[in-house]
Amino acid sequence: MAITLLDIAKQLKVSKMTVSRVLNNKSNDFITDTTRRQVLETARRMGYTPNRAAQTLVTGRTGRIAFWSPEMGARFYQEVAYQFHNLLQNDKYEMMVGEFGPQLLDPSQALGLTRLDVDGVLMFGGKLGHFRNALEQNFPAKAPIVNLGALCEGSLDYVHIDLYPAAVNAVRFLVDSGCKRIAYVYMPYEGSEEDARFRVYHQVLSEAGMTPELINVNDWKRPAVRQTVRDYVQSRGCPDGMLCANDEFALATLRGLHDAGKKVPTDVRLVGCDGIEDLEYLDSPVSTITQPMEEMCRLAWEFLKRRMKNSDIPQQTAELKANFLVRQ
Amino acid sequence: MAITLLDIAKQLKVSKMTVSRVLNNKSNDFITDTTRRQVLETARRMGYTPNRAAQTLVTGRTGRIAFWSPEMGARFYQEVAYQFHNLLQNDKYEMMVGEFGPQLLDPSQALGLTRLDVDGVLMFGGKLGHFRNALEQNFPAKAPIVNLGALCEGSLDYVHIDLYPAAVNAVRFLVDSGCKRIAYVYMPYEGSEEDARFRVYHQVLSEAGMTPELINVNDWKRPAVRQTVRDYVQSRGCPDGMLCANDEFALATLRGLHDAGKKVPTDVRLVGCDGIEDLEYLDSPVSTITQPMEEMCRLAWEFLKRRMKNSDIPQQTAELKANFLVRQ
DNA sequence: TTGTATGCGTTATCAT
DNA sequence: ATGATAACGCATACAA
Repeated sequence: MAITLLDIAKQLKVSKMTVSRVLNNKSNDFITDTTRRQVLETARRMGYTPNRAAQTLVTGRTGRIAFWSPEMGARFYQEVAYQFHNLLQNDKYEMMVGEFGPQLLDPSQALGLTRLDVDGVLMFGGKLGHFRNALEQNFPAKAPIVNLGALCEGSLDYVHIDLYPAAVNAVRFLVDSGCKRIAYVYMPYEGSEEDARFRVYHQVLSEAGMTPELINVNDWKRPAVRQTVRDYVQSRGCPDGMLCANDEFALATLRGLHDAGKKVPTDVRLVGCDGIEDLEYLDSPVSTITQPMEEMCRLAWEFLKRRMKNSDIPQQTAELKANFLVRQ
Repeated sequence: MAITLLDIAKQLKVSKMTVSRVLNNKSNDFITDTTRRQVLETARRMGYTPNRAAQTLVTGRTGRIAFWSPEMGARFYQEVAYQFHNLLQNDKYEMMVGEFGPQLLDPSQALGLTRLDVDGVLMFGGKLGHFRNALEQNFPAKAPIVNLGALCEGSLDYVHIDLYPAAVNAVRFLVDSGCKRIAYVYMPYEGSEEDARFRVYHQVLSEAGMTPELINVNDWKRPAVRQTVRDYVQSRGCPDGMLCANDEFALATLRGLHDAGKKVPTDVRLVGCDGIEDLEYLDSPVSTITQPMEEMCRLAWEFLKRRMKNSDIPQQTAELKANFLVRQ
């Protein structure tokens, strides 16, 4: 078994409290220099490490933060996770990653699911309303949640990304470029008609007197999206402008178009959303709506730390604007 | 405070053991159907979720697995993490992610670091020797480790990827394509001269009577690598063949070459290593050494599960071969 | 079929 | 400056 405080205490013929005090190094505790040195030395020699579960049980804190997103396979979420990973590491927190998928929302599992053991939750990209029940069942009552991304709303702390003006610029860009058939590639979800991209797409097309053309994908995975786009183009002809709900879809769409013998940007103008690094590493220029990821993450983590320190403060919110980035 | 077993027990005027038994649903426990229903109903109504720390303290199990890699910002490690995420989720484990960087290896921090609280460790891409001490200080003594990737060795369970034959094919491919200046883009690390890629590169070049040309990068980040390559090409002229230690570098190298006005594959033939998805989504064909990622992860997880179940079984090892994939 | 007692390893509280 | 004791919430072992 692992070494405990008591093992060290016995070895030194002191009480385990003395050992605990030395190791925790609280400012109000007075300890002789010699005992301190002895304890430290013995702890190191015996290879002591604290039992985190026991600490958690008594302090109520875990030192862990959960990052949850809808789809950990998508590059954008991975980039966000990486941002948080670095922020958390600096503050000596550990990160758990997870997805909120169907398994979380399945009510038959709710009681079987054991509660996640974290001090706080960074929740990306989910409309909180849909997940509130699931969250309440899966996190300790006291663990605060900060929501972030383009779909935030509600009474909890959040960092919201406003896609609206950037999306207007994006669709207008396609219209102004002379595109006659502008399609929207997206994955429908509950409430997706209220999504800024979806609404702006319809609105701007309507203003321009054009007919919307929706390409539905039902899977985040690139091969699936690629094939959907290829099939679509082959069966219905090729749009000359395409807005994609995210950069993951944009990358896959690019290949689907390529498969169908279409070139970007000569045959089709392509616009994505998110601003993932991979889009910068292409030969075909793909414009995109970039999200201020670093600031979003930084703010969300600040909010969460503040909330964990004091649950009584008023709701913290921030509103950041996305930006339409033209690549020619 | 959160609801505990005792709260439910009081409510129902039974002992908390009865409640515990119902909720744990052990096969050997006999409970009246009515009490079972009452407990379940009350637990749900009161919103009970078990306290994981308390469970861990008494059972010794956390339900968490750590995945550690050298660089969570690199796409390949993220893809591996995602594989494990899915595997673990299927088995109801949670995943913690981390990097083994300098902060872990700093001995002055060793005692200050609290031990990670996991049932097992999936360790990717590290030569275990360099990290053994750090690992012993950071994981519970009993938490088994499975090492995986191209650098495994030692007495612990591992899934090793043999890059050797594929690397030979890769460098020969460059030679046979008529390249006269073949460079190797890599990041030096302790022991990197023993790396299969490094050795094969030198060996095949030597057989072909060519002079090695090393391009050192000291940062995983794409912008840094991109600039290193651009500067190199501009100051020393352009190689006509390039082997990159990984696909992350290959992508960045592609842009660096592009910045310097060079085209792939007409001016330079480029070969990467790992097989990340992003390389498939380029217009310039970049050949690469692909690693059997899915099987590697599947095996590693099998090994770890078996080891967690029984620590006495003999060392488990597997050897998988990488494959050189030509893209024209 | 249900209840009681004990202990997991730590920190908090109160004593000395 | 140090020690004794209780408590955190749960599961295990044993009783009834």
